[in-house]
Amino acid sequence: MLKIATWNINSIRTRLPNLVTWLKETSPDVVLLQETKVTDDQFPLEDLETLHYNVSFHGQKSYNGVAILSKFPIEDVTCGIPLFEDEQARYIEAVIKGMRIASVYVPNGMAVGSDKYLYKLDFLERLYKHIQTLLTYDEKLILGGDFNIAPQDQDVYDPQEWHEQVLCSTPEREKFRSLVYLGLTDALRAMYPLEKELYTWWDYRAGSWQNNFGLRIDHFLLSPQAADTLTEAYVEKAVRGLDKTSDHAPVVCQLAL
DNA sequence: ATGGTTGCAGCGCAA
Repeated sequence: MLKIATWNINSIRTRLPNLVTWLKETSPDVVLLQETKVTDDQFPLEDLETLHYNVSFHGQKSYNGVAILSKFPIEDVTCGIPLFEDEQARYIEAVIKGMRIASVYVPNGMAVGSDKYLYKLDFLERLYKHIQTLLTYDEKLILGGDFNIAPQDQDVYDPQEWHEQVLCSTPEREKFRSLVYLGLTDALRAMYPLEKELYTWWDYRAGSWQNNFGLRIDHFLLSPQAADTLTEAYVEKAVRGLDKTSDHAPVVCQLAL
């Protein structure tokens, strides 16, 4: 069994004690991180190597940043989406145990129609093209991360309040759906097709956590070869309730290997 | 509540 998690940790330096505790308690084989918010020279590499993780990372100052932790060797690391010139560190891909695994931090988009929103749609288009290429390899592909998209109203605590707002607007949802239509499986939703309160992010503001005002915006997308091995998927919701925690909870997939 | 909170950088910006 292989346990793989994705988690937007919102600063790996601030969250390091939480991350270390969580790694010790849950012992995932592979972890995809987003929003590390640290340059590569300041990445807390040794703290993770002490816990017997191999680590690959792609960071920048203050914002964004992605990483992959693995108990198994990490090969063929690619930083950034190939053929996409992007100053922002939002994508890292590698091969682990013969599986191609990527950690993605899709732009938030700020507001529908803004420059950042257009950048988000462009990023999703570039991601789509790249995944299309990767799928021609017919291998186990695992794309996990913070997509900043709630795919359906079912994934939102108050669909009316969020109607056509950023994270829920039709163009972004179409981009997400186009990825799924390439033949990828939304692992968490596949396991719990009817569950309504399947959230991964709760805003720090306005008592969102206390009121369970959440959205499902962190996802695992699996190629057919990977989806065939899927045995379980879940949100580690309790992590969101800890002190000094990220506004995202980890999502975990278990694969029979 | 056109608010609210957090992280980083350094007193505004991104989320």
